[in-house]
Parts: sequence; C-alpha cells; structure tokens
Amino acid sequence: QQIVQQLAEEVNNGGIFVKVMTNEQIEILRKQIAVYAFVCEQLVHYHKSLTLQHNLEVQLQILELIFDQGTGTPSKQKIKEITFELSQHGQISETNAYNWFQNRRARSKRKQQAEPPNTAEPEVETDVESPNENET
Amino acid sequence: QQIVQQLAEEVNNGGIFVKVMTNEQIEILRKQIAVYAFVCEQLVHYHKSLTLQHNLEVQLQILELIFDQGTGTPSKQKIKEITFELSQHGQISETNAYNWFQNRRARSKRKQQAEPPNTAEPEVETDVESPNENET
DNA sequence: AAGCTATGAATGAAGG
DNA sequence: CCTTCATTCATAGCTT
Repeated sequence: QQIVQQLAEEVNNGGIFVKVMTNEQIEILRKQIAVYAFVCEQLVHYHKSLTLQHNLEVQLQILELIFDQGTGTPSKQKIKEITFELSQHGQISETNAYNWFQNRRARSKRKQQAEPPNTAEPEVETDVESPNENET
Repeated sequence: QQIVQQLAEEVNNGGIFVKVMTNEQIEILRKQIAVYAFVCEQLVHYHKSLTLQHNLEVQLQILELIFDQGTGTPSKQKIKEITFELSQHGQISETNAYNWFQNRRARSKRKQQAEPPNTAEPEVETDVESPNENET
C-alpha cells in the first residue's frame, strides 16, 4: 500500500510520469490490494498450521519407533542424536525429547500395572472356567 | 426369534406336534415378541441409568468429602483405599480417582485465582518471555 | 440446532 | 525415575 501511495505522490509531484489514475481510482486499487494481502495472510497461516501438524505427526512416529525398539533410557548421547533427527522435521529441544521418553516410559509402565487387575489376588471365582486355548 | 423359527420348522417337518398355527400367525407372534423384547431392553436401560446416576452421586459425595478434609495430594496408597471405597458403589478405577483429584485441585486453584483479581498488585504490565532452552 | 459449560482424560514440563 | 502441576483436548449435558 505504501508503495502505491508513494507512486501516486510521485506522479502528483510532477515526476516524469503522467497521471493515469484519479485519486479515487487509486484508493479503490489500494483497498483491493489490502483484501488480497489479507487473503494471502490467511493462506499462509493455514499452510503453516497444516505443516506444523504434519511435522508433529512425523516426529511422534520417530519417537514411537525408537521407543518400541526397547532401547530403554536413551543416554545423553542418544538424546542428542534423536533430537537432531527430530529437528529435521521441526523445532524441538533435547529437553523436549528427554521429557518425552521419561513420560512415555512412566506412563506405559503405569498402564501395564493398571490393565491386568485379575492376576493379583484370587478373588471369589465362581465363574466359568477359563478356556485355555493358548498352546504354543 | 430363532427359537420360534426352529419350533415352527420342527412342526412343519412332521414332528409329534400338530400344526396349530399358520405361518402367518407365527410371524405375527414373532413380531409381537420382538416388540416385548425391545420394551424390556428399554426398561433395563432406564433402570441402569437410574442406578448409575445414584451411584455416581454417592461416589461424588465421598470424593468431595475427602477433598474437603484438606488432606491434599492423596498418595498412591490413599488412592488405592479411596478407590476401594468408591468401588463399593460402582465400577471405578484408581486412574479415575487419581484424575479426579488432579482435576479437582487444579480447577479449584484456578477458580481462586480468577475470583479475587483485586488483592495482589494494582497494575502489572510486565510480560516476560524467555523461550531459551539450552543443553549442557 | 448451535453454543456454552463442566468434567474426565492425555500430555509436556518441573522438582525432588 | 517418580510425583505433581498446568495446560489442553474431547465430549456429555444444559441453555438459549
């Protein structure tokens, strides 16, 4: 918009250019450009959010993959490498990666403790006998 | 419905029973039974929802009571006991109880922060942002 | 029916 | 590593 304004002024100030648009026309043009600028901005935001989401998904996949490899407690060095790998797909810090593994481990352990509540105490079992079909 | 169908077939196949109903009559009977089954199902649902609601109210009372005793941060062991107590009044897990206390605490704290906005400082216009995340 | 609120759950982070 | 806290997401129920 500034550029248009400057151009208009230059024209008015008797530059080498002739005046081809009235001030009114210029104002209309300015408004139209503003609209286009707004639309572009929205598009950029939209694209950014999409990209961000995708990047986060990729990073999560990488993390889960490493976690599933069972190499528990990634050492300092490992964390550095992993963080580098992850940083290829978006901003992330070593602290983030470290925390992620801490939480992931603790919570998976917690889940495993809470899931099987039938192996601890032999409660009153007047139920159907367990169908043992798991021969290996 | 299957039973009725089988019965009908047995009759048709020349069992020891005589044929006392036409296929049309049997079909009508089948439909009527289906309607009764549906009504019963609805009643069961209704009863369950009533009982469930009552149980939830009782459990909530217990939880609020414990919370109001100010014995903040129920430890792991406490959670176990509380969960057992609650389970007397309906299906509930330790995770449920744990989450409840977490949320209850956080939200009461947030309420207290939001309620009195005129007690601390008259005006604060310092927004500090430190997005520094470093590694050793 | 749309919007709002309360609430259970999941997650990132900090402290011990 | 374990616990705890703050924030956020998702949804059921209520309100208009």
